[in-house]
Amino acid sequence: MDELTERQKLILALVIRYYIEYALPVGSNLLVEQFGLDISSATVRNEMASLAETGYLTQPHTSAGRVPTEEGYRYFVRQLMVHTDLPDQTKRMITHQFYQARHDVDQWMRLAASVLAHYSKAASLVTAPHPEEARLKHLELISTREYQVLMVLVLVGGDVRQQFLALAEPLPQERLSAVAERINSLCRGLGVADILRVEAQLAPLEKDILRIIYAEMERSDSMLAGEIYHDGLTNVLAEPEFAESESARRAFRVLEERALLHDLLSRTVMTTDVGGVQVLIGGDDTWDDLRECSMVLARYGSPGLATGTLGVLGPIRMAYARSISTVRFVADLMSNLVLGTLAE
Amino acid sequence: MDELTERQKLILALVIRYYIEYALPVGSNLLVEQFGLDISSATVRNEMASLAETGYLTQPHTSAGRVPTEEGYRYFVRQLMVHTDLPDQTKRMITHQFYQARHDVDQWMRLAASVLAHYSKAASLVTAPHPEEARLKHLELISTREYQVLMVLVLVGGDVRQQFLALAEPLPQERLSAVAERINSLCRGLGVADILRVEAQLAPLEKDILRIIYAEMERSDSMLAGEIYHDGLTNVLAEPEFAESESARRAFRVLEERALLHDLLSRTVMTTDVGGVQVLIGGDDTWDDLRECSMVLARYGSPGLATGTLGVLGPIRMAYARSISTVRFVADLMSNLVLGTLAE
DNA sequence: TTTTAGCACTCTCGATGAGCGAGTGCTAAA
DNA sequence: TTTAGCACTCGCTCATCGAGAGTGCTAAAA
Repeated sequence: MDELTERQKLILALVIRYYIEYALPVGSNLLVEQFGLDISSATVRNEMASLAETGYLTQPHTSAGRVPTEEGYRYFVRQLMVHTDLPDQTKRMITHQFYQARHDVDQWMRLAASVLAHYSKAASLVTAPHPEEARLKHLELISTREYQVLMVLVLVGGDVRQQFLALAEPLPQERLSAVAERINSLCRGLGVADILRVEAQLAPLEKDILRIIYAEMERSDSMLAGEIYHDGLTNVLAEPEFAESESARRAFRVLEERALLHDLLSRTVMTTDVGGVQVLIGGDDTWDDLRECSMVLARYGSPGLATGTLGVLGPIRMAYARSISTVRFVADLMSNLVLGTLAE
Repeated sequence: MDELTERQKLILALVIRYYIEYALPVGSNLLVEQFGLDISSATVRNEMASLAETGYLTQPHTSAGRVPTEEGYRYFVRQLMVHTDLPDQTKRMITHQFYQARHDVDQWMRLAASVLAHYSKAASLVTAPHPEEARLKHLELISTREYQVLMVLVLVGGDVRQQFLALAEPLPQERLSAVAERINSLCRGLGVADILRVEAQLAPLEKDILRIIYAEMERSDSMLAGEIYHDGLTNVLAEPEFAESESARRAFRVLEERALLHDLLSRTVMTTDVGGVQVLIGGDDTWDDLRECSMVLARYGSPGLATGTLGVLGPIRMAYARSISTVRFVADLMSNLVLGTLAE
């Protein structure tokens, strides 16, 4: 598998480093001068030819420099990349911001999206933390109008779902509270698979409510999460590969197609452990819409309690080291937040 | 004010109609042939020269056709445009979709954004319905973990806010429920201005909670709304004026700058009656970031109960008639939904 | 007085082609 | 095995040029 010599690895790494920064094909002379190598450009040329043979480099046309292939990037990310970490100063700053927003889930999400976009200089996406299996924690029924009720469903893990119900006949708040209390006492902690078992013990009205709860929980279960927060779209537009709008459109379609995004986030990321960072380069032959993009994704949260997904999306020529360190740091931070043990 | 002859109005309208469709400067010959006018191109040229003098048309360069100026568009929208309406068939379809989503506010918003984007072929934005003054309807305190409580605040108008609270000492659910019940009975229906008056009657713990509620309500009051839903960004990228990413970036910056957007939506739209549609062309000299864009905005909802804002954003060369009819229709629909489901 | 035909003029756009230069692959020497 | 040298390739930039669309002006026609 690892048939590259040390020198080839060095050259591949330098080519990618340069290309990531400048988006220009890199030639042998340039490389030698730029990085002060003490081998000649002819040697570099030979090595490059060999790397091209292996499939890690390619040239846009005969007399241009070399450009990394997708395989080249994959090798780079797997083997060559220097794993950096955000500077402590930066970490402290981000942590502080999150600390100030610690009470409001909505604010976390927005902050996470903003931080990811800013430090990775790419587009970011974040889904709200979400229990893997919906389990009922608490039900509240609040009369709003004669024939209408606001149902607030609190799930284990902090997910809250609201819905308006229409009534066949007006019911007083006391009656509603009694119904809620009854369902609460019977169903607390039950998951979507078990909740219908208590149906037999309930009165007709209570049964109706239970069915609605069940439907809502199932919906909550089958979707990865509700809203997907994002930020930094303009970062992507700034990249030269998206200079003409057509390629930019293809990239953005991914972000607008909620279904696709959910599919993507669940399929890819659910296979990764919390804490691990997943890198998806050029769609990895599975996601056609992502052929011109790369993503760096991570799951955060606490398995069994609630997890979410966050990550960044940029061109294949993405600053992987920076993106990965940012994604990892923010994912860890969010995990701590979800656990409620955010340390200053 | 209205110093244009009928023929000039006709020509201006035709130029704009053609330009909106094809994004190409329109010349005198083209106009005569395209629309089968029974005047000669020379006459059209004279009229065009006159319209250029008045400031409604301009030419990109000496020997190109004419292009509408911002003033031209404004005149068109004010005086010339044929006010159309969506086809009944389309209306029924949209109404039906909303009807199916009638229970879930989150789904309305997404649907509204999607419908607006689809029919106006531009980018859309929608804010959630939001009461003008926050008033407490119901408070719920739910113990989630030993030292942590989920506070659910239901405001009049259907706004729901959640927040996690950290406790100094663990409290049982019964105790929390009692606190919530006490605050509910004292504060139900009170607005942000009055709610602190009951403070004297409360125990220390209850006072703390009340202060948090107050802060949350005030925050809710000062912001126009939380999340801004949007859709159809790729529609904007498809327009030729945004073919190079630089102008697209400028347009999208508006959508990413939440502060700017809130400012924009509140300042512009709050001056408009519910039911009225506001057209903002080229930033109207106030919004520099919008210089290359136009927006069609409307408020929806019921004043005094809850209102929100929705609209579309596109190039100045926007299909105003279609956008306006779509925005108006969706705004009306959403108003009915808010009234239907949220009225006291 | 208004409209129109005619015409010279202007200016963009697209195609063509030359020259430049960065970069390559190959060969032969170190 | 590495390197210097060299011929060659090919995209990029720039200038040129003709075509075509559109204009403004003038003078005749309505």
